[in-house]
Amino acid sequence: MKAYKIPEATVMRLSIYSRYLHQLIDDGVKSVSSDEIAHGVGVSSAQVRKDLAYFGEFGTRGVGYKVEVLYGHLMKILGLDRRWCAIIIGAGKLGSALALYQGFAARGFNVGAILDASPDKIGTKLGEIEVEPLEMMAQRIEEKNITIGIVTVPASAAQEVTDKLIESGVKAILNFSPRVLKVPGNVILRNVDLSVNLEVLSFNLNYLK
Amino acid sequence: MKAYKIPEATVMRLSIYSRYLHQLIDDGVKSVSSDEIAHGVGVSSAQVRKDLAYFGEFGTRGVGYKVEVLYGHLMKILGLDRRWCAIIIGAGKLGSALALYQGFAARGFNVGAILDASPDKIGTKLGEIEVEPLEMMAQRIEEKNITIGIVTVPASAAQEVTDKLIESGVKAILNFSPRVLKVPGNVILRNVDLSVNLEVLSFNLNYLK
DNA sequence: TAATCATTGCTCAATGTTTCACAAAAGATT
DNA sequence: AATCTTTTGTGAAACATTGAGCAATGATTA
Repeated sequence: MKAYKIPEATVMRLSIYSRYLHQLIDDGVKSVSSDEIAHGVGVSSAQVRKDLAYFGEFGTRGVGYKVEVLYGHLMKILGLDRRWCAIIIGAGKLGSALALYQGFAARGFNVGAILDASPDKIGTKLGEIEVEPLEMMAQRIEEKNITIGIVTVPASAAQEVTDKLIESGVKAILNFSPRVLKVPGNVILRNVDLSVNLEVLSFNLNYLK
Repeated sequence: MKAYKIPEATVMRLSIYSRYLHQLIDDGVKSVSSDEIAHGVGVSSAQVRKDLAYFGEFGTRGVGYKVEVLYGHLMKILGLDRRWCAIIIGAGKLGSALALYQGFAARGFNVGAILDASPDKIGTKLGEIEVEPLEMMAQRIEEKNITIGIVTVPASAAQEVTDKLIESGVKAILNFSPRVLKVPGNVILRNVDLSVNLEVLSFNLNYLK
C-alpha cells in the first residue's frame, strides 16, 4: 500500500463522508459535488477534495462524484469491505452497552466474545452472546480470528488486560478506560475517553464566558 | 478571561494531566517534574510545559511542580472546581450506561435527568433516577440549572432533540449520535463517534499491512 | 555568600494541516 | 466545432502545532 502518512483527522473525516454518502444512497441521490458533501458534514469543500486526493481521483471535473462509486472507494479505503471481529473485555455498563450496540454490526464489526473477571457477570447473556471468564481470552481470539480488542475495564485493570490481549494476538485496541496504555509499536491503539470529552465542554463553558 | 485561543488538543491533555496528578496525590507524591508527567501520560516534556504555559507559570525552576498546587490549578482551568449538571436524552443502551457511569460523578458531573420518547422506557429506574418523557425537558433544564445536554438518541432524532435542548437553555452538547449536528455559534458541541473510532482502527489495520 | 545544580519558561525552527486560488478537464450549449 | 459552465485536483501560501535548545532562576550546598 501507499507509503504516505495519512493524517488521522483525514481518516476520521473519510468515515464521516462515507456515512453521509450512505444517507445519500438511501435518498436515491446519484451524484454529488465536494461542496455538497462539505455542507452535509460541516467542513470546507477543499478539505473534502484534499482528503480524497490522498487516495486517488474519484470524481469527474465539472460534474462531481458518483455517489455509489465514491462510497465504494471509501468503504474499501476504510477497510470496511470485509467484516472485523472484536472482543470486549469488561462487561460493566459500558462494555454491555457496546456489546448490544447495533451501530457496530451495521458497519461490519462483530462482537465475537465478551469477557469479565467477576463471577456474578459470567454466564449472563447480552443479546446473543454470553459473558465468559477472562481465561477464555486466548482461545476465543484464536478460534474467532479476532483482531480488535475493546477495553472497558476499570483503570486499575486496563494495562493488564491489554497486555494479555496483545499476547493473545490482537492487533488493535480501542481503550475506553481512563488510563494511558502502553502498547508495542506494531499494535494500533485508540483512546475514547468519556470524561475527557465532558471536561473539554466544561473548559469551554468556563473559559469562553 | 484570556483572549488566546487554546488548542483543543491542549485542553484534552490538561484533562489527562489532571488525572495523572490525582493519581500521584493518591500515591502521596508531593513534587513532580514536567518530564515525569510526560512519561506518565506519554507525551514530551516540552509539550507539558507548553500546555501549561498558556495559563501561567506554575512551577519552580530547578525543582518542578508541587503536585497539589498544579492539580488545583488544572481543575480550576478545566472548570472542575464546581459541579455541572447534565441531562441525557435517549435511554437506550448507551444513554443508560452513561447515566449509571461512575466516572462522571467522580469528576463533578451530575446527571440531573434522563429522558426518552418511548413509553416502555418512561418510568423505568436507572440507579437513583427515573426515565421521564421528552416533554419534561424544558422544566428539568430550568429547575436543575442544567447546562450540558448529552444526546444518545438515534441519528434520525438527533437534530430535533438538539434544537429543543438549545431552545431550553442548554449551553453545551455532547453528541453520541452518528449525525453531524448544526448548533448556533454560542453553543459548544463535541462529538463522540463510536463507529468512527472503530473505523480508524479498521483503516489502520488495513492500510499498514 | 558564592558556586553549583536541576528544571522551568520561552524563543525559534521544523513539521504538519488547512485554506486559497486557479489551471485542467468534462459536459452542455450554441 | 467552438465556446461556455462547472467542478475537480493540486501547488503554493497561510496557519497551527510540536519539538529542540538554551537562558533564566530558584533551591541546595559548601
